[in-house]
Amino acid sequence: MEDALFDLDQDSSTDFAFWGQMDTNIQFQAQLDTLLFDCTAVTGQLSPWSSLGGQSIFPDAPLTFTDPDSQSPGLGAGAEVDSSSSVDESHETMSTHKQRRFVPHHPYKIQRHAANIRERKRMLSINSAFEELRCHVPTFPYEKRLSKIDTLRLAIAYIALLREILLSGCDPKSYVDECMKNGYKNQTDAIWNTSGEHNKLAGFGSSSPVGDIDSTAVVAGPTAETS
DNA sequence: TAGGCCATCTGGTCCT
DNA sequence: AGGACCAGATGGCCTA
Repeated sequence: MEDALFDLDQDSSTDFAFWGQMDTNIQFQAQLDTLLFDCTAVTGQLSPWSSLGGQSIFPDAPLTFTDPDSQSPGLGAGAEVDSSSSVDESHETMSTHKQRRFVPHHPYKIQRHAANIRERKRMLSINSAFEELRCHVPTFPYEKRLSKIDTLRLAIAYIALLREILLSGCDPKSYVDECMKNGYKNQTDAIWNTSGEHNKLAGFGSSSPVGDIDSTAVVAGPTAETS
């Protein structure tokens, strides 16, 4: 499934300047997705990572297994019990700082650990979807990576804009030019700026943002605030 | 240093 | 019963 999502990414043949610069994490995530899938295929494995034969595919990430009963007190306060339950987390994120450990011995912990893996996998697929959405949402090249919330808001605003352009029946470029002259105000009261200060530059304030729909440009770094 | 963002864990609920 | 989904809690990283 994730593979399908990534395939779609490659299909995006838009002229906009989207957040196309998939950071290096994307490749990593793709790898991780694959890994998680592989792990799922290994039925009966309590720990998917164990199928790696204890060898981390990430050389810099030490794979540590610890007896749950002998956790060091400093480990993952938040996840209490399960600082033990997680697989070597350097597999999951770039955060090398998080060192959680895995070795579920009790049936409950085994189940819990399996659920954790499923949850992680689910979140990965959600993140993949967010990544794909980022690629379809126009931003300025200099804009930093959109956060999840900004991605959603911008998508909402962008869809609203496209819808209005369609309904107007006008040429997109003229429509946007008109908007720029008279000020853009869509029906949904979407506000075109992101939460970040840097994004205030974005939007209809600059030269011909959406106007370049057919050429190159970037639309904005919007935020659809419906409040 | 505070705040934003994010990943992960966890327990509860709903669904198949 | 097991899995999916969800929201709260927690802690790390990054930036202003």
